[in-house]
Amino acid sequence: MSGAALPLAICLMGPTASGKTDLAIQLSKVLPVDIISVDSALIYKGMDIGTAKPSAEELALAPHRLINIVEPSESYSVACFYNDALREMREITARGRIPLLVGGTMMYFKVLRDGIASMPSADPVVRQEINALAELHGWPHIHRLLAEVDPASAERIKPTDPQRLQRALEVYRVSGKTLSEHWAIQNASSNEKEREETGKGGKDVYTDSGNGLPSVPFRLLNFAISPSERSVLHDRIAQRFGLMLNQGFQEEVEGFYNREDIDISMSSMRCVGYRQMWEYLAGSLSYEEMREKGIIATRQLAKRQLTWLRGWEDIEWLETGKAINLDTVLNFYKKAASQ
RNA sequence: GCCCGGUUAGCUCAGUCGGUAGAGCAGAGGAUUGAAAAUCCUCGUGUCCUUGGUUCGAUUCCGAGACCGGGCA
Repeated sequence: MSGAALPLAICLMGPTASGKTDLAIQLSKVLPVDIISVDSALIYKGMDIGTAKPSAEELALAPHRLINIVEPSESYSVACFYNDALREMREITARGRIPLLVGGTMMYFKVLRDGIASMPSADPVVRQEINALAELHGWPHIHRLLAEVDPASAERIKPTDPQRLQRALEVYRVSGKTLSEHWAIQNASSNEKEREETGKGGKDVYTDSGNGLPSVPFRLLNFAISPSERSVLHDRIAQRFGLMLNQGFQEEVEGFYNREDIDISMSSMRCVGYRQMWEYLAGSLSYEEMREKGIIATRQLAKRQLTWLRGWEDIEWLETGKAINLDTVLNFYKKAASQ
């Protein structure tokens, strides 16, 4: 095991409205940490109120990296995040400080932990072709097409899951290799890497050269924060959504609604809250319906985040709002650092 | 006060030609490899308002009452 040689990084995960930012800022006062946001919504410029982005004052106190890095009209991906996050983590440790990864996008945390296969990135033209086919013959037909070239993936992906069907067929059409094959290459090479790494590998395995990206070269200390009572989280969510509305969330979305380069099909506008506000602006929801559906969508998001967290290995749970959280994290960090 | 309609799952409602009932939403659990705040899968026993009657059997039919709408006074 070469684990002890790896630098430490702290991961602070949790569902939306669980108090991650507050705790991160407290931590920044007692540990030499630099914060990296792990959040697929905070990346967007101008999406501030509806994403509960840390305020200007909070950011002045504790700068967050990887927020406001793309326009809502642009696309981003988990692979982009891997590269961005690894770059920032290295930069932080090079300066003798500790990366503190804070956020609720669990798939982003997952690729840091597990790495990701090397695959072609999204191809708008191919996606459009597949969409057209699906519109004509239905998604079950796409599922059949996939089954012909990649039976293993077709087995795994439901005929009712448009997004994954589209991606699986896209990967094959763009690269000529199936999703399953890409995964197999990743698995084969990750075994080699573990052996190489104990020595001093020549080239940088963290730059994708076709074999996939391995786990990030850090020891990740995992913390999850959440109220233990679901109803408490639900209350916090409802309260915070109301606050967003009072803070001018509608005006924020109106700005995007009126922009020529942004539409409702984009990932940014499919974010919780933004989608419902957009529908209200378009006249398909009443104000009250928008409010209710926005809160419901947020609750459902929190539930999915908790599903990830429940199965997470080596995780230390913290209770939202408890004063001891700071000490818990501190103690775990000190113990890990001394090993 | 009278007339009409309603009262069924947390909510909105369907239904049972009399054999104790089911959708949508909500909620819960799960999955998750370049859109992931996305996308998808699974899960439905509830005094069928109360009470009398008819009936082998009533949530269902009949009577009375309660409550909620609307109309007439």
